[in-house]
Formats: sequence, structure tokens, C-alpha cells
Amino acid sequence: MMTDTWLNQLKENGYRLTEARRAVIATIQNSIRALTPVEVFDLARKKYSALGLVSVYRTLEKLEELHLIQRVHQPQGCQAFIAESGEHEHLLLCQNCGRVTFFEGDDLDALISSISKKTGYQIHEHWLQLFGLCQSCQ
Amino acid sequence: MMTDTWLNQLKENGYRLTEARRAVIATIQNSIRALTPVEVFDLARKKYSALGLVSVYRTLEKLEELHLIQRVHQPQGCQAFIAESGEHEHLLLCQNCGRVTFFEGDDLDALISSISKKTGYQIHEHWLQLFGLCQSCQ
DNA sequence: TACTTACTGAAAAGGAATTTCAATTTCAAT
DNA sequence: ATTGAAATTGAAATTCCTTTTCAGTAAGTA
Repeated sequence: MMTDTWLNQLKENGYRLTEARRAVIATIQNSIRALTPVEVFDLARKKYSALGLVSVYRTLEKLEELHLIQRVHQPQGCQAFIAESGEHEHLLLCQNCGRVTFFEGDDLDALISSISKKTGYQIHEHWLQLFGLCQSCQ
Repeated sequence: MMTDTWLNQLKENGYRLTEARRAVIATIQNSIRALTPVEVFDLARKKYSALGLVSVYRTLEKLEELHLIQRVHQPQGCQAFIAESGEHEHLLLCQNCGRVTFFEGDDLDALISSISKKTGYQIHEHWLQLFGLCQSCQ
């Protein structure tokens, strides 16, 4: 199970496995949408009521550092996190329920080299994110 | 001049033209990179030293509401603003100097309809942003 | 089982954005 | 020009979110 993968990742990097971290990890892995620190806190406390908000922040920091989660940028704010998919993938967000779906196969090479030629920039990275309505929200 | 366009926009929407607003507007329009509220404040105070930070926040709010400026999302944070270009354009950011260049002509229709088919989402919006080095920073 | 040290939650501190408020300025109506 | 109502101002206070501090606790190796 994926939870174990994350716990192993923490362990391999010299971090300890604690109840607080297990609760935060389980919460994020069970969510289909991006969660803010306070949302993680509220949800995780249902399973582990002694959890402190500070530990949520500290765990999120470590998970982000290990590239297990990523920050999601949205018009309403950029404080929410979602589990990362393995590869270089982009996000598709439901504007109604917030569900996050990953997609790949963006071939932007032609576009990027054309923009590079026009502007004179060396282009190193790109962000692509789509917004819409998921099947159940249409 | 573009400053006048913005001032007219404010006026047409029932807002008054004040020294504070003129200073904020001039600062943003003269910047080639996105500025945070505090950066706007520091720059604008060189021309109008009585300016308060609160007025910067309030003016940014109104300019955003009128779609004259837009928030720029970056890995380091999402508090910076840049003047909007007229049409639906995307941003190209220099990772060294922060210079912002707009580009258009992103034809993502094929990609978007393919993703739509695969995922079942109705896609309504897309964000595309490129990062790299501008000519003078290479 | 013992022991080192990372980790914890609570409280305090810090930083950014918003609200409050009395004084000032804008600008439409004289 | 002058007036006066109402929007706007800057400073201070407040709120909200995140980080730091700290003494007690728990993880996990020896």
C-alpha cells in the first residue's frame, strides 16, 4: 500500500515514524482533492485527536521536501496540497468539488520552441493546469 | 498613455482619482516584473512619500477587480501582481531577473479535447506558464 | 531495557492582510 | 470659486496564518 511507501521514504531519510505523521499521511492519501493545513488538521484529528496543528505544518514540509506531495495553485489560494503522482504530470481540477485528476502526454515542444524563438528566452520549465467540471459534477 | 486608460477605468466605475492611486498605478505600469504589495509600496513612496501600505492593498484590490492587473503564481509565492495584457495571454517568466513577457498563440485545443475524452471532464479554463531565462540573463 | 535524540503539542512570536476610525480629499452641485 | 456629502486616506488595532521556542514525550538503536 502507498502509505507504507511514504513511511519508508520518511524512514530512509532519517525521520521517525510517529502517530502524528501516520495520521497526516493517511489523511492526504485518502483525499481526492487538495487540502489546506487546517483541513488536514481537522480530518486527521478524527483519527488521532491528540494531533497538533504544528505537526501538520512540519509533516507537510517534510513530505513536500521528499516530493511526496505538491502545492496546488488555484485562483482562491495556493495553500493546498495533494499527493504527487510519480511522473511529470499536470493537474486537472474540478471547479465544483475540487477533485484533482492528473494527466500526462502534454506535448508542448512545438509550442515551446516557437515561443522561445519569438521571445529569445531559454525555456526550462512549464506549468500547465486545466480547470473544469468532473463527470459527477456536470 | 496607458496610465490614463487605467485612471479612466477607475473613474468610470465610480472610484475617485487620488494621489495614492496614481502612485500605485504608475509604479505597476513602469515595472517589467511582478511586484508584491510591499515592493509596490517601497517603489511608489519614492514618488509619493505620504503613501500608506493599506492604500496599496486597497488599490491592488480594485485594479484586480477591474482586470487591469493579475496575480502571478510562482514557486516562491503568489503575492505578486503584474499589469494585464489585453487579450487571453500567458506568462513567460525569467527565473533570474523576474521579467515577465506575455505570449499568445497557444493552441491547446487538440490536447484539451484529448484530455477531456480521457478523463470525462468538461474543461473550461487553462493555465499555462513558462519559466526560463530572458535574453539578457542567459 | 536503557538511553540518545528526534519529535511532540502548547504557547509565544512573527508576518502579512484586513478592519476600524477620525481626519482629509475629491468632485459634483451650486 | 465655494460648498458639502461621501469616498478615501494613513495609522493603529485586529485577525489570520505560519514559524519558532521549549520542556516533556516517544521512537528506535544499542
